[in-house]
Amino acid sequence: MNRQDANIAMMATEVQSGQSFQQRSTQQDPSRRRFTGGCQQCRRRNDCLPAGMDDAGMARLQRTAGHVRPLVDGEALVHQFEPMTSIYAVRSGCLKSMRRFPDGHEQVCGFHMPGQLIGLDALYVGTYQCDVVALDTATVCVFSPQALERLSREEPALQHQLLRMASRELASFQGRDLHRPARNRMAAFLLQVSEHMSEQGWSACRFRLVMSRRDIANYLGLAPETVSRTLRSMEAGRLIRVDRREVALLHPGKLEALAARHA
Amino acid sequence: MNRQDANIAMMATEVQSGQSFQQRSTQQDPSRRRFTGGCQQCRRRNDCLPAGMDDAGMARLQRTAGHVRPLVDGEALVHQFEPMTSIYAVRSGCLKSMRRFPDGHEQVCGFHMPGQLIGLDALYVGTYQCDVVALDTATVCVFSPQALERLSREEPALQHQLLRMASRELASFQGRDLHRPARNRMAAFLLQVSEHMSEQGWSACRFRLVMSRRDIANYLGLAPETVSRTLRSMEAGRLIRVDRREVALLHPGKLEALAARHA
DNA sequence: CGAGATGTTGAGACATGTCAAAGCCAGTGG
DNA sequence: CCACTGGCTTTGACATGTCTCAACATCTCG
Repeated sequence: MNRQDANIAMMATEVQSGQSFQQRSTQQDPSRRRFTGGCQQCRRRNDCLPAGMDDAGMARLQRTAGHVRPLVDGEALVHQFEPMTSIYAVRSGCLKSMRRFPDGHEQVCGFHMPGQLIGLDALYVGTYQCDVVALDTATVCVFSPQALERLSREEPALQHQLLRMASRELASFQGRDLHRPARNRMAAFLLQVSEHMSEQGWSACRFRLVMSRRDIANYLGLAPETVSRTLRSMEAGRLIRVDRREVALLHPGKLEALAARHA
Repeated sequence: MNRQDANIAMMATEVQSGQSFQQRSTQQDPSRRRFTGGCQQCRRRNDCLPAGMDDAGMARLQRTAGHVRPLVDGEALVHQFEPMTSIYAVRSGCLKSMRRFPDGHEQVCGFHMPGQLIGLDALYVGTYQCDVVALDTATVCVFSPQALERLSREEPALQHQLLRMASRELASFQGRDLHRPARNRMAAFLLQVSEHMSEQGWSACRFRLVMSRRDIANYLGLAPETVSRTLRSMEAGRLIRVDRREVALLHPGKLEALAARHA
């Protein structure tokens, strides 16, 4: 359902901008173009970089620093260890970031939903810390970190918002409680997704997971089999309904209790 | 050893500032005073807020935004849920931050060493997300977030450094690999502490843990007993030597292999 | 010296990981 | 249109790392 919506929204963007498909799939030469709708047309403008800025400021933000890049399912946005050149804001779709370790093991460190920044973690070291790949068709806004810093000297709202967004991400990392049983982590995860869905104006109780069980498991520090079993057990307990990747939260209250409580 | 050093340093600060002990223990009326040594005398000036600023800028940072607050062992710096009024930089000593959950359970989310900021995570929501408590005698520099933002509009270096420090913290959160066996987490933790020690000019291979086993366990998502056993087992394997809270890393290389590798 | 916190050690229980097999769906090519 | 392939998901049986509980040791501080 949501997937379809996303596709439709995507197509609309395509048409508006006259962006051709083959151009979109050009991996190493990201299509450089101005904003199509602009921040003012973006659903997430109040939580993303332009938050708190007036129209002139927003226009300036777009003009000086930003353009849009579309991604197809599975396409990589940035690669771990490569020098950081851009900071991205998710505009539509969903991406995952993951670290590769020397022994080949991979760790999913996060899923990025519209209104979130990608690449803040790379600012300090100067190289990207994760691979970031699109989980479905997605669009991101591309910003030059230098231009952002320059602009935020003149636009206090932008400076403020940059820090706020970093802060939000920090807080969400902190909130992840280790040593909690699988059921609780799963509940917390579902609610997290649910929240993002409703923030985007979609149903908070019926949605489609864009990420595979394997990704979810890896993200939560569990085995895929455990995720599967946990979901089934929640379904048996009438907490949720699951069909493939479609999920319905039947009892959000109970889920929240699970997510908050520690046993 | 380190503990004693810290105490000595502390006493020196005391004398310099003429700060009395009873004033120090006044919890709700934090001692407000100017910097004693100033950023230029601070060991961490190159990794902390003043990084990249010239003398004039540093002086300005201190004058407009900062003063020092000493803490005794166990003293609380900030409380979860209370409105955010300040951002702190650790100058000496070590603090832990922890979240309390509705059911009474506590989660240690981090240890703060000199040169790190405290309170960035609170910027977004506006209330502190954690209790922060000193683990030994410590001093922190107190900054007003508004003053910081104002000043960083005129001092690009400060603006840059604020973001860099947030970025560093983000990256370190991301680096924490869930679902790794206890031995590996423990190795990673010891190396993390070791690194902080050497950054402060102390030995990277012999140090005293300021935090209790319980705190370590909680931080790593393990039971205290598991931490105890893991340390003993590492000692048996000639990787480290442990006596109470004194730790010696006998084979840092092998520890790093443990921390990096996934099995 | 005694009391309370902190750390250690052992035995048993349990949740989760591992391994293996089978089901299901989507895309491909005949 | 159908069989085939390959990835993802589910399910079961079993192994095991970690937790829990309880007892004891040790240190700290009054």
